Amino acid sequence: MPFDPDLLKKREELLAEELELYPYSYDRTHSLLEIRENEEQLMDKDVRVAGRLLAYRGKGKMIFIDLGDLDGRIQVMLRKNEFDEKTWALIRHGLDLGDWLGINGTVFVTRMGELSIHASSLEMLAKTVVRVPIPKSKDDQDWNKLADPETLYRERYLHWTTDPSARQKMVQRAQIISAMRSFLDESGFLEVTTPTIEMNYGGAEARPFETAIHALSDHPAFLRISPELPLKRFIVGGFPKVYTICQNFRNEGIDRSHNPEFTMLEWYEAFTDYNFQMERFEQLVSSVCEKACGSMRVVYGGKEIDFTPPWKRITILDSLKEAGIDAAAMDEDALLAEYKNREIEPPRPFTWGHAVAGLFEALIEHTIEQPTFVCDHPVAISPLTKKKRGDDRLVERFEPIVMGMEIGNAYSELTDPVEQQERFISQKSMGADKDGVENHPMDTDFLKAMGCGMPPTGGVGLGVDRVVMLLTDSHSIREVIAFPLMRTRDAESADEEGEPGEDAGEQPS
RNA sequence: GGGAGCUUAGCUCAGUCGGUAGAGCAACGGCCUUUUAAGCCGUGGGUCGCAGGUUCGAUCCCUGCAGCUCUCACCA
Repeated sequence: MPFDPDLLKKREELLAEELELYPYSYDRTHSLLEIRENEEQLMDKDVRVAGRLLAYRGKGKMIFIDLGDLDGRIQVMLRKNEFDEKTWALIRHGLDLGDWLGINGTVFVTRMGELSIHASSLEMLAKTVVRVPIPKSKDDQDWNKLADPETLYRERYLHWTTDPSARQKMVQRAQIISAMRSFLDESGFLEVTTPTIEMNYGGAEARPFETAIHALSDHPAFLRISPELPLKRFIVGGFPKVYTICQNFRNEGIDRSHNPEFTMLEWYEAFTDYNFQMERFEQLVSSVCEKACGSMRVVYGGKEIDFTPPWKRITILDSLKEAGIDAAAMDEDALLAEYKNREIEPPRPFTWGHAVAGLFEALIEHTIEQPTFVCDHPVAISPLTKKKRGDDRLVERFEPIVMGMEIGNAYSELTDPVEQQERFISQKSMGADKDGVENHPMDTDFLKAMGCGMPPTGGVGLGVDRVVMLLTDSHSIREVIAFPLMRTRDAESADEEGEPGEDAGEQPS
């Protein structure tokens, strides 16, 4: 049972006193921050506030408590001679850290100079029956603050309840997403919705989550790995500027920068290429940063990141050349030798393109800190992209990289339907990857759509969670995803599985 | 999936070179009408992650399992 026996008992006792512990509403006049921000106007005025009980300092016939809400915290003073016996008994014996309280009183400043509310009435808004581990805090210091990362991620409500900065991170995330929307809306984009459940998947190289549709005789279905193909159909259909913000689901590894479910912003803009979109991208991120953080420069892990445009641009081949590998002039055998010399596991399938991409990822990517557009990837790893003007082995593609982390991916989108078909076929002919998974199932309807005529288009994907990480100095994607995927706990799974004989007695007969 | 580490009261952590555990905060009782990590006096609370093994005896040693963290692999 998740409830604390002592608190359950206390709840029963208070209910027996005919106290309302879970009322329907509370008529609040100000948030706690509003009280603090309007101290002078509100001095000696009557206010009604609500908040969670964060501290209790009893001094006999006078008690000080601290109330906290989303972004504020304020002290409340309660005096015995100003309450009836029943309410004072509640105040003395019925309150626990974590309880939600409604306070009516006047604003004043104590002898110690603390802005406070002198309470004339107190109402319970929610009696807690779980021990909420509220830390003690003064200024920026905390004591006994909940620190176990597992609890913080699994029981996020406790994280938010006990740590204002964890709430702030969610607020910032919302501001960042809102700023992204505003930027695109103001640039004339149309926000559209694409399906999460698809009968066919595509638009990225990733393993999908498989499911089945009961209503269609358990026909196999997949969770979206990317909104790319539906968005391109919008372009074909005559919408020149569209975007979506959605969850993508990829059945891959889990680590500091990967959650199986993550938020992606993708936009497609007809009549533009990847050069145009590099500017759009740096404009979007820098303006979002300025809106959400107040500056285009932020500190991440003690280092400053400067998002001010223009960002550095570098091609994959140039970056390898700087590292002493002239990949443009090397064949597959020569590249394989580089892998062996450096004791790097070669990719499979091992083509010139895969080899070049692999060397870049192994040697260069993690060294890039300041915002950089890495451009012109090999054709082999980019089946939906137009070839680079002047070099048939490359495509017009860029990945913005910050602090070693890819925060996006963009193309001059391939628009020749026949070439698109050939790319799909050639990718299939390379066979399964080393996990035995065949990526990119053929989507003939998508080919037909492209066959109906797709104007030149620049397409961009942006990893929302990762941008939020960078802008909030978060070093795990779990810090910026409210409810990250967690493995089932042993005890929980045991409860569900149960021993067949054990709970037989509980079955109604 | 591989490797390393962690898991002791509601919270933060000690500790036992193997003899069934402690502190602070929180809780409970008492005193205190301008305190603020309030203070003072007193009380209760833990099958030391789970399951085995070694041992007269394990929370401490060994093995397995689970979760988490870091790291490598894979990927965005």
